[in-house]
Amino acid sequence: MPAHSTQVIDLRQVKVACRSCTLHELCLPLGIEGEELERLDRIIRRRRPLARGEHLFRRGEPFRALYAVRSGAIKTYTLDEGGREQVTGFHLPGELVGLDAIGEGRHPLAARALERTSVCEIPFERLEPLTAEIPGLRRQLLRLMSRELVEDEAHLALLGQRDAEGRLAAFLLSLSQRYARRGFSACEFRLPMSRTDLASYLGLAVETVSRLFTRFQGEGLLEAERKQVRLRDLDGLRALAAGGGRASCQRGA
Amino acid sequence: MPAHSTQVIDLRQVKVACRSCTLHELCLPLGIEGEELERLDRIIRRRRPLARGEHLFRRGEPFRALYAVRSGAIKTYTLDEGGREQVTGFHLPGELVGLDAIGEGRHPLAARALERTSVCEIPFERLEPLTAEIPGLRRQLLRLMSRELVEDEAHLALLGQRDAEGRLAAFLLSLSQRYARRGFSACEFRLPMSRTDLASYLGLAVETVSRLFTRFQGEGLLEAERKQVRLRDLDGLRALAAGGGRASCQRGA
DNA sequence: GGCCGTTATTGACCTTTGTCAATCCCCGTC
DNA sequence: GACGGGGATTGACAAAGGTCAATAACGGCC
Repeated sequence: MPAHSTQVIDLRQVKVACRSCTLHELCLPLGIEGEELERLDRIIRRRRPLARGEHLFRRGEPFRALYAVRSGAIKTYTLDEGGREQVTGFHLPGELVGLDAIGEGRHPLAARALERTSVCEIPFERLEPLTAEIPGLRRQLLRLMSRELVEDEAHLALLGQRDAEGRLAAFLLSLSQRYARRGFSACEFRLPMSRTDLASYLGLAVETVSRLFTRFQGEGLLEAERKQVRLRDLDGLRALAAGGGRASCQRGA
Repeated sequence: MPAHSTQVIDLRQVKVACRSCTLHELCLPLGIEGEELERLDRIIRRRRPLARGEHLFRRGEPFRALYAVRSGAIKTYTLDEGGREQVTGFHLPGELVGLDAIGEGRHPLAARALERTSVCEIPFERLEPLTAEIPGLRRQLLRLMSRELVEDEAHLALLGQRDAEGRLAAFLLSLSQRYARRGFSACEFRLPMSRTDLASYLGLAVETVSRLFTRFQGEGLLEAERKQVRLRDLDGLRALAAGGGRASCQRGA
């Protein structure tokens, strides 16, 4: 630990326990308390915050721990042979990162901070046995993994059948909900990711995303000033997110 | 073969235990044995096979059990307000279906059989407590969920950055691998899904998929006779799956 | 507080892929 | 063995959105 001030910050963070964490209700310790919470707390490490752009882990690295985002935001992405980047997810405070590495013991994706971000590190080797003894913890871990599956499925549906408008609208609405759950405004927030990352996530070209923001603004759906966004017409956005899209109506076998 | 022989098969299936199941190595009981395997076996029910097109569960239904595919194939899909269907996954023998319902206690997707399909039903209420006592089972359940996350991520990358050619090529290759793992030929197999389902899964129009098959055949990459497929040039397909696509090379923050 | 590289926006153009429509061909059924 | 219907294929056309290119606006950073 270098300088002075970082040390102070670190000490503070070390003291913060799940018990007093405002993300309690979103995160792993949901539904457990007392002595059990204490045991979980004991294995969790608070790390030095990540700077913007810093990697939490890279693709292929051995899996050691899960990470819970405390503040800031993380993106996960793959990098194929050609160096093309595909963003697969954004992780906000209270969300877990790294669950997809349990299966093979390696991280199939890289994760890096979109802005200054602090995370709790939960060594899996110590968490796993704990789940045997704490039913609430076990269930919560399964629940969180399952929810991530649901999120990925929603993302798939978005890429599979929405047109560009619908994708951006659906994304903004879901982000709005996620912020609202955390007690922030549902209508006004700051996008933590670049247009490039957003475009990759939505399966579009950067230029298309940019044009869409301009168009939405012109139609009075929102106001966007760089990364700061204010949603003005939620119903209008919902209409775009739901209707419009392409794809067929047939029902298969 | 109707009447007689199917009945014989059914009776056989009822008797089949995890112990003697050829999918042992892919499925839930991997890595557990003896008395523990017995306990798992006791809670698993073998159901009457599903007919082609029959639902295993529908969207929104309460979550009761996980299902392991024994033979046949299952597709999972959402149906949005407009009745548009988005296929999110195909499940082959040895794979689990329903993991995404653990989180909210309801199935976020519908699941239906693509062909005559038999499944093992694993009531979650009985499975969950068992994971407390059987570490191998607990780990395997986490591993399978994690692997499904990885699959979804691969699917996302496919929809996000491949062009139509690349999507179909990547899909065929991954299907080939999945069959190979099950001991079937990696080069010749029967697609269990309709072109419509495949198109939906790949985020393309049916016509595009159809044209791609024709084109691939013309280029000597494969031979396709309706649902029967023979891959003729794996490297050629790999080249298409890897290269070509669209999307940028930029690296975000 | 000015400079520079990065990120976002805008415009012009063109390719890929979706849409519509017609036909074909399995496959199961009667 | 003929019939019917859904799935698959093919063609013509249109349009959404990608690509290329130029410019503008930030946001760090000395």
